[in-house]
Amino acid sequence: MSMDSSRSANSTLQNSKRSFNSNSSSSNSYSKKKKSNQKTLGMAWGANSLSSSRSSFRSSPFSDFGSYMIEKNRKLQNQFDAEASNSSQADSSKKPIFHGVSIFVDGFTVPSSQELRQYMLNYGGRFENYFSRHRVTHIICSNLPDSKIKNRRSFSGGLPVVKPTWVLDSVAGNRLLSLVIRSHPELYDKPVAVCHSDNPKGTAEISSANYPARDYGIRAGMFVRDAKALCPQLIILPYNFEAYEEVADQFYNILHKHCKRVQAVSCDEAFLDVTDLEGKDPQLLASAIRKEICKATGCTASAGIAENMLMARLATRTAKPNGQCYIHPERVDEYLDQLQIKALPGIGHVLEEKLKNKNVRTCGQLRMISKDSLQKDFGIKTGEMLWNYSRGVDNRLVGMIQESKSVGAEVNWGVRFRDLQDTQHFLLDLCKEVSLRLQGCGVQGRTFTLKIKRRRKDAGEPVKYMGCGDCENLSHSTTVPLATDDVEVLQRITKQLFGFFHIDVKDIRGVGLQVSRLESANTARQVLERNSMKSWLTSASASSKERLDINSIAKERVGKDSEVKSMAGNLKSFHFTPVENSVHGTNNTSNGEGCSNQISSVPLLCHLDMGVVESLPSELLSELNEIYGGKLVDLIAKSKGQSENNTGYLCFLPPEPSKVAVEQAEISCNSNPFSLSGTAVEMKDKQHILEELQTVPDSGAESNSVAISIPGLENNDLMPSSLSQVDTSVLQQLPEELRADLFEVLPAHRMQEISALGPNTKNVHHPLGIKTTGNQPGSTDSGLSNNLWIGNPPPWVDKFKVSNSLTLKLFADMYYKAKSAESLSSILQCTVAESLHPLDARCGTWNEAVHSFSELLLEYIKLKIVVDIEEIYICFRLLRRLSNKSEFFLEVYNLVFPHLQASVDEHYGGNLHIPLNK
DNA sequence: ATCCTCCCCTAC
DNA sequence: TAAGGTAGGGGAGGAT
Repeated sequence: MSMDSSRSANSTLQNSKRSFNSNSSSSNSYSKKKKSNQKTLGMAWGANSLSSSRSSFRSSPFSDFGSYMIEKNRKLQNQFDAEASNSSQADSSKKPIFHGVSIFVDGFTVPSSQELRQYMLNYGGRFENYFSRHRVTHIICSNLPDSKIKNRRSFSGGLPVVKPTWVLDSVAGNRLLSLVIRSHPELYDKPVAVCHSDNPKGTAEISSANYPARDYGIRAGMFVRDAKALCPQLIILPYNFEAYEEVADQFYNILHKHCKRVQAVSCDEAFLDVTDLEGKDPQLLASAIRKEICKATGCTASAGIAENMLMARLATRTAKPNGQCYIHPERVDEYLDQLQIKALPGIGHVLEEKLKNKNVRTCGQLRMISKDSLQKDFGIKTGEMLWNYSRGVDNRLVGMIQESKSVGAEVNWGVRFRDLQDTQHFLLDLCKEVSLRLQGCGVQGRTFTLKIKRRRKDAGEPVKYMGCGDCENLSHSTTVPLATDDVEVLQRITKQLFGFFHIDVKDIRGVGLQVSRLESANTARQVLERNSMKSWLTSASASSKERLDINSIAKERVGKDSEVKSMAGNLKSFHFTPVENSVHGTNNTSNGEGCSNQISSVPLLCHLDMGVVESLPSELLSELNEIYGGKLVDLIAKSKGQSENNTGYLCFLPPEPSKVAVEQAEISCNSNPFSLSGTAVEMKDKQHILEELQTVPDSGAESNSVAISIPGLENNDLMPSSLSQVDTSVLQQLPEELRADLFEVLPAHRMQEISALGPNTKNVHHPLGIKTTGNQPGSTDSGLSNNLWIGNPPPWVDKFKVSNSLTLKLFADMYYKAKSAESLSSILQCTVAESLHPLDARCGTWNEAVHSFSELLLEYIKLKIVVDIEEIYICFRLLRRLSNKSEFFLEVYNLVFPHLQASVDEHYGGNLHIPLNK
């Protein structure tokens, strides 16, 4: 909707509860926390219920967080017990009314958690510093909307969630005053402050003060004692959270009654687009609304009216308290001319400072700078914003409710780690928390960002106790192909991300984990359900004597006698893979793509028929494994009782915690790309080769380059692939309607690719004529393509021996020389040691030889890509080194490398970085 | 050129 | 006792 009408008007309404709130940037923690909650409240009343349920988690505290300091907790408990016994001895008049009660205080409450703790101390209850389902009997929450309390309940396993007044009521009975200011009209013009305690000691902190009180210099965060020194007649009122919620509710009800386009800013602040309300004078409307708010809630409200959101908001500044202000379009310049730039939304202290350095303090001065200049100094968007705002131009529209783009949690206070284990424990808990928030918001994410605050080199202990002090902010992120909210996946990712910091854990002062590129978990589940994953898995398990015939599944699904094996290998494309939307850089969540790592949406592990599972093609198996959070391979290993035969799948296992420590130490001194990839299997040969690769003089360049890129390999324990990597040749074989369905969700660049395919160009991906099949070692139905590597010697050796190419001959010889003829890397390793014949230059058989060798490589890639990506990696490092010495290998390398990347991308959703060998 | 990652700035 | 956390958005610069 256009905002260009001259008659258009927006009004910003604010009720008088604002007047209880400090606008100062006080450091009072409660005040700040309260604002945060208010935002939650405000959002919660928005039109979009999804949005509200999400936002209710924004200030979700760490329910089970902090358990990383068990020792500290124990200490605190002991301290509490000691104090409690002293307290009861000192004052026998206090009855143990809280006997058997153990409270956990949810975040920053009022009364403060310490006050509540004191009540527990005095009246026979217990106080838990950290949430525990076993110990906690009551959760205390302050100032929460219903939605959040509901969520809290769902987190708490049914524990009662009560408000702090429950404690106060219990203690003080009806001695506790239940009044708020709105029910006391006589107090309107008196200085009033809200505070949980009017204790004569006056050590309680003021939460907020009304305007008359502020006139005395009273601010949020002040001690009551100091406030009373400024204003002896100050009236202290207790909180009444129910009333606040009620007011906010009424406030929004009234706004919605008068206007359809309401954009909530906070619980007491909103924008209204009244453009369409023709015939109504915005000023009269604002006046009517304010009156109605006052009548319904007893609170005053302020309104700013102007032709756009920027000016309406600025007008509200003038209107407060309890007034309204209309800025006529013709008076905008006048209004802005002397306005301090800091008053503009979007200008914080940094921008203010930068502009001050240019001698710009007012909007009038800002207007003197050209748009070009501003954009040059502050960037395109920010520059334009400054240019527009200084002129009162604002093109934003009212009522755009955005979906959450990220969910996360961070802790920047009280973070001190003794050792790596301590840190890992913390990260684990952080993942739990973030996972809960994701699930609570009904979303799953693909991009994970780990933020760490590191103490600056020469920074000592911060002035503030346990604060973060002077820190530098570091962050690493990774994007995985599959959106997830699974705690175990989060933990693996976080562990890997943490490894990239190479940080002394003692320097860590803050940690945060943020998840973005969100997709709706519901959508993901629906896709999974729709694809009958659940039904066919459970039905398979129901008849355990029947082995699931993957062919029949494929046939049933495809309904055509296409190459079944190939189909099975690509079955995931229909079951699990999300659409890759990064092509357009957008995150469309509404087109039904996505998949789920949610164990809840598939049969329980114990319901799976292991016989069936084991018979699945490797690719399908690895996907299933990921759906079950990596537990499937464990189960298979157990069922087989011989885990060493499953090295390929064991690569999907997370490293053991103790191993991580060692491995992280490793990665900090070399670039072993697999030290964090979750390999739990000893592979001495490869290790040996890798070590050689990293120590030989001619690869010195590697020492300071991390050899492998995320997200491909590091996340090889994540479910790979996406629709963007669908084998288009397979798509061509699908029935028309199924293909049409898939086309709808296929990224554009793949669409073009497919449409470019003729009906007879099945193998366009493999110009060397090798088909994509789901290979598995020991697979009984090894096609022709596998023959090159089967036998002793395998066929390729004899083929190369009789070749005209000296290089191929040499390579065939190396087969016998190699330590392990089974592995290509071993053979390549031997080849590296040989002096290659420079005369093996281009001759008649050159192309044929290159082709033969490339074919061998491609075959090997297919053979190993799923089960032994390390081997592939080593081979290509060796190849790359060979390519420095030999034109032949250079050509082979260049020819095969794109196929390697395509294959890695298909299976792991990323790229393999082969370091340059000098 | 465009995307991605890391980082900073801002609001509440 | 002390103690900020959550999220959106933009910009720089490297990667592709």
